[in-house]
Amino acid sequence: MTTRVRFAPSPTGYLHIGSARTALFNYLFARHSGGKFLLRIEDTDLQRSTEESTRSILDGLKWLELEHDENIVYQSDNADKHREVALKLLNEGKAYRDFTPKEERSDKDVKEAIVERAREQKDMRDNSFRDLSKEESDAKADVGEPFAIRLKVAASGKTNFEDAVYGLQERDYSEIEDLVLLRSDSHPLYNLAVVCDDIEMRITHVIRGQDHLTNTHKQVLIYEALGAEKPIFGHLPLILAPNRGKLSKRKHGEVVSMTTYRDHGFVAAAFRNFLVLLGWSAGEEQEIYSIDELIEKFSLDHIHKNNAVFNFQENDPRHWTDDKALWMNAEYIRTMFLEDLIPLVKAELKSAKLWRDEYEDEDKIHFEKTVDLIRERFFTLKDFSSQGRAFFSEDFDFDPTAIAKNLKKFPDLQTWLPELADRLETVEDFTHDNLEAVIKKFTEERQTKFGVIMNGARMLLTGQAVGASMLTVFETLGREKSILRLRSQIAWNQ
RNA sequence: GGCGCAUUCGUCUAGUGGUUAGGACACAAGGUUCUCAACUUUGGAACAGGGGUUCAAUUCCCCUAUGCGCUACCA
Repeated sequence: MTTRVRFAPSPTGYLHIGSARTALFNYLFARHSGGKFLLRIEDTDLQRSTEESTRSILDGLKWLELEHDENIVYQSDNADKHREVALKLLNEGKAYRDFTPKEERSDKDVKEAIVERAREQKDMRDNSFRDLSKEESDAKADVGEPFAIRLKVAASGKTNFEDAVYGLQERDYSEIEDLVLLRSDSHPLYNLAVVCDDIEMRITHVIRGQDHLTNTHKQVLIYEALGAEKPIFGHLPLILAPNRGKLSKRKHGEVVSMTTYRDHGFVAAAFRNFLVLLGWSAGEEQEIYSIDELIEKFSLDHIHKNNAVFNFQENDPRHWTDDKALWMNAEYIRTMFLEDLIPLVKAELKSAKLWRDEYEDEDKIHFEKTVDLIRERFFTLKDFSSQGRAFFSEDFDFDPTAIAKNLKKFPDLQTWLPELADRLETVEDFTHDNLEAVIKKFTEERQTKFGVIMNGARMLLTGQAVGASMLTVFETLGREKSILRLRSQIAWNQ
């Protein structure tokens, strides 16, 4: 039997970092075992589900390159089938009509009600409609009395299942109430819908967040009532905020959204690599993995039981997201195959309106050389259009503090640098080694330090205090631009 | 409240009945350098606490603490 797994987000927001990891683990598991990775949108909560959210989730998955197999299943499309199943269980006597009037409660009240009711320690089977005869029940229904359908959970015994991560799980029936399958407005509820869809989709392994671990018992009960074979469950530890609390949009903002990383210049492969290490490890010291390696090495038995903290500091721009994610991204940018990086840089330059078609035509070699030079110290793809702007445009800014430190602190540079430009005009081969000799000689003549000249030049050529080796920058920018910029007075006038 | 799950450096983690408890990120110091990165060297930094079992426990068991999850006619 081929492995079939699914990622089943509910479209009530963007793709959350924890969901993204769940999707990734499902994807890796499917690919590892040569199975199918399916996608199901659980849009049965009408109030909260939005199309925009679905789109955003799909975008996130696409960005992470977690391509799903087969058609997307929208859970709401299956509502009729879910209702049929509930009715079937009712007919078989495995479920019953509950005519208790529905209580309207706000979200906040619900939480309180749960605690309150729990305190009462009431008998889970204490429902007067549970043992109503079929005739009485039918009669009430025929008159049009509204009812919910509840599963009839046995009074004694226990459910159990072997979780692929957490091991044997057992739960006493007495702790599980007769769960509602169908609301009184005939809307199927989550536990029923999930089980029906998983059966219909022939899901073999349910890999999902640990927040579903205890509810799994309810689902097991449904599988049993239906006489269906249950899948293998594997629950994943949660990803927590730095205070070990829940990581949420409301409290933590965009740092938990997948689109944020895409929009901040993350390389999808790098973020994926970071994500896979949250809750899983191959049991070795390697940490950088290609997607093929991940597919090969991934397995459920190296998943942790302990929750992981997504470590970031809200008010510190330097650590706005997890340091390791930032490091991983930089690592990818400077070490990935240049041919893989180029399209990403192209997209970034395009969105910054810095892209020129020559870059993949007559200027291709030069462009690639430039990217290869500046990627060395970049952290995100955004850096190519910000810090790296001077390499792609004449319209770039000068860092004011760097002007003071590297330029105006040495007033002589205002004459020296244009003089250097004159000198560079005469260099035969505009290459690193030649330039070095010429500039060293120039430095000696002016009785100044090499660094003073170079950092002054760095200001005029790149607008920045930091960057690649200046000799290489000269060579990369070329004679024409170098000379032009050395003579420019723009920075001096600021 | 009940039930469940978990607990190794600040964070992600490796690991074993006997280890100097390993790595990565972050941090600090030195080297390198035209700057900044990268690179490199070094450093600080952890087995939640208490009981058992055992010749020996971070590793197995129990208790406590702490954290998290679930406990809805939400998903």
